[in-house]
Amino acid sequence: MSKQTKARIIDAAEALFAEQGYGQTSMREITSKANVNLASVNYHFGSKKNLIQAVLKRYFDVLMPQVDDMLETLIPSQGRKGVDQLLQGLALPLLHLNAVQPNGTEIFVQLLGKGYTESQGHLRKFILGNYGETIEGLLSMLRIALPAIPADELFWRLHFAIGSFVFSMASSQALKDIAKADYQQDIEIQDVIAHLVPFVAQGISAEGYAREL
Amino acid sequence: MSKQTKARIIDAAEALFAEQGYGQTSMREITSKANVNLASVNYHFGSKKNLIQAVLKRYFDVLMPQVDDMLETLIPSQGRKGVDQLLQGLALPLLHLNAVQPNGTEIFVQLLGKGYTESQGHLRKFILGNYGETIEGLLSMLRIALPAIPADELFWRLHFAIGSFVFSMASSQALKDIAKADYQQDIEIQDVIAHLVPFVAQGISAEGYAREL
DNA sequence: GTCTATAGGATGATAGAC
DNA sequence: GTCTATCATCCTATAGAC
Repeated sequence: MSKQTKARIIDAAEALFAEQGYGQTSMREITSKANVNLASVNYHFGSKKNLIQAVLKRYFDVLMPQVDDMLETLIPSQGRKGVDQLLQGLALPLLHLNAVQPNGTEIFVQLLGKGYTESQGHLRKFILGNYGETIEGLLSMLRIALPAIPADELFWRLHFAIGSFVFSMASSQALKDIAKADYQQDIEIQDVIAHLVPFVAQGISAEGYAREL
Repeated sequence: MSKQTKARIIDAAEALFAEQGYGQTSMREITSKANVNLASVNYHFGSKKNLIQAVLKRYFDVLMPQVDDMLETLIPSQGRKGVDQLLQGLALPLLHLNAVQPNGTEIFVQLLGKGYTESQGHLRKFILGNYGETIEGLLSMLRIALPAIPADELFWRLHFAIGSFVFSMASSQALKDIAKADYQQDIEIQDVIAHLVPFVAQGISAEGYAREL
C-alpha cells in the first residue's frame, strides 16, 4: 500500500512543517506522527528536501491554475479599485485550498512563511522554476493597476503585503487567543483575509513614496 | 580576561543568530567564530537560551528608554498625521541602534523577526516581562491617533503592520538578493524603513473596514 | 514496500585538570 | 577562567533481511 504510506507522510509532514518549521521538524517526528517506518520517507521521497517540495507542490498545483484563470478573466481597472479587484481575485483561490485538506489555506500560508524566513534556498528555486509565470502575471496586472508607481516601489509594497499576511498566519494561534479573550471574536482564516484586504489595498495604493529619514 | 571573552561570544552569536536563526546556529559555530573555547559559553551564560536573551537585551536596553522618551515628548495628533508621527518617532530610536554595533539596527530587527517566526516561547516571555510597559504606551498613543477606529479593527491592523516589518527583516537576505538581481539596488536598513513607513501609515489609517467575502 | 539495525555526524552540556 | 575530553542524545540517510 504505497499510496497510503506516501499520503500519510505528506499529511503528517505538512502539519508539522507548518507548525514548527522545516529545520525544526525531524524525520522521526514525521514518521512517528504518520505511523510509518522511519526509512519510508527516504524510500518514497529520496530526501527531506524532496519531501518539503512535495508538500508544497500539492498546494501550488491547485492554487496556481486557479490564479491563472482569475488573471485571464479579470478586466483590468486602475488605481485602488484595480488593486482591490486583484486582491479579491486572489482571496478566492486561496480559500479554495481548504478543499485540498481541512484547514488547507492556513496550512499553506504558514508553509510559505516558514519557507521564506528559514533560508531554504532550494524552495525559492523550486517555486520560481515551476510557478514563475503565474507570479509574473500577477505582477504585471498590478503594474497595470498602478502605472504611476515605479517598479521598485511596487516590489517593496508587494513584500510588505506578503509580510502582513504571512506573519498573521505564522502567529495565528496567538491572534486567535487574543481576539477571543479581548474582543469576543472567533477567528477563521476568512476573517483574517477580510480584514487584510483593505489594509493591504490601501497600503499598496498609497501615493506618497519613501522619504529620506 | 573574562570581559573580552564574554563580549566576543555575544558579538559572534548575534551575527550568526541574525543570519541563520537561533535554532540553526550551533554553539560550535559561535565559539569558533568568536575564537573562544566551546565550554566558555556555558561558563559565562549558563545555556544557549540565556545567551539568546543576553544578545537581545543589549539592544532592548538601548532602544526602549529612547522610545519612552519619544512617547513622553510627542504631542499627540489625530489621523494619518498622528500615525505618521508615531512611526517616524519609532524610526529614529531604531536607527540609533547602529551605535550599539555596526549594522545594529538591521541585526536587531532580524533577531526580532527570527524570534517571532521560530517559536522561541522563552523570548516572548522575556520581552513582555521586561519591556511590556513601553509597548503598552505605544498602543495607547495609537489609540489616541485613531479614535474612530474600533479597538478590534486596530488590533488587526497593528498585527498586519508588525507583520510587514518583521517579515521584511526576517527575510531581508532574500529581499536583498532579489532587489540586487532584479532592480540593481543595494539595500540598507534605512531604505526598508523609509519604504515601510508610508505603506504602514496608509494601511493603518484606512477608513474602509473589513467586508464579507 | 516495509522493516531493523546501524553507519556516520552533529548537537548542548559538563566534569575535571590546569 | 580556560582548556580537553567526553557523555548522552539527537539527526539524516542507507544497507540488507524479509
